[in-house]
Amino acid sequence: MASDQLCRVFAALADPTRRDMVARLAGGDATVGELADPYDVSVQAVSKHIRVLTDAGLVSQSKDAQRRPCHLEAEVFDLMTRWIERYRHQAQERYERLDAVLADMRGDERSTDHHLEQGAAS
Amino acid sequence: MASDQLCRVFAALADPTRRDMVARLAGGDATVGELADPYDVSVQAVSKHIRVLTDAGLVSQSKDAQRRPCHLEAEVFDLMTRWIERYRHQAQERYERLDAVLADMRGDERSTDHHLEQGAAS
DNA sequence: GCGATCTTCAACCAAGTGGTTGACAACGGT
DNA sequence: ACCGTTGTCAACCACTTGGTTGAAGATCGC
Repeated sequence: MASDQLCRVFAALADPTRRDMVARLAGGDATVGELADPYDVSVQAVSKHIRVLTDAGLVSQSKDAQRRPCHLEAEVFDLMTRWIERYRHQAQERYERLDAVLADMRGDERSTDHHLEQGAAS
Repeated sequence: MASDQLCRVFAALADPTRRDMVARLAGGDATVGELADPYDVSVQAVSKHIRVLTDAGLVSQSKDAQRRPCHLEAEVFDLMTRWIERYRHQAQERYERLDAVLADMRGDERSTDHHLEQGAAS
């Protein structure tokens, strides 16, 4: 399963500096030094952040002399979006079902013919 | 900005146990004990996980005697999705623009009339 | 070749995290 | 009124993490 990658991706994006770097890379590739510039931390710290992002599959690096241009890998976003949407929809459907039941109860008040029983956890 | 909440949400979902609990809650509310059941960790550990999820705004708890039924709060998902989609689209547009430029270069090879310059980071 | 530039590796540190156990608070059932 | 159930609080522990500094790799310009 890709659970491991989901862990790394979510963990990577849990840090505001790394989210900021992703935002920046969405606008175009950038070298480590360029990425480090706006923050008042050491270049080494930024290098470590990039490592985390690449391990998560969010960023790839190429070679240009001494530079290591960083490149945003957009596919991984889909992995997250898919995970999120799955459970968002599931929860949403549950509400709609509940709404239907409530509407049923309102409109069908004097009939005791309740046809329920589908939600439930395991 | 809601950056702080984004941190908490991403951090919360970086843990596989917590993601699993969210998945479970998407199928319906559950008490702390019910949530703890499938895992071989202490109830206290699960209680702490739920705390993290509620702090992130992903889960809310109500009162039913001694029980504390947990309820998934789906709105927060939108916060994440919005963040993700923003940069995914931005990156995607950049590629399309690049493709256009490449196509232009291929089709319009001998013309030196390059109309570029728009990307750039801030 | 040599120094300058860009980046990573290594060791370290303070703070945070996921787990444990033990105590305790709150509530229902009998 | 008491006991069992349910959940949280508190203190602790091993491990991870984001940061530091210092040294070492690569690679270009001269």
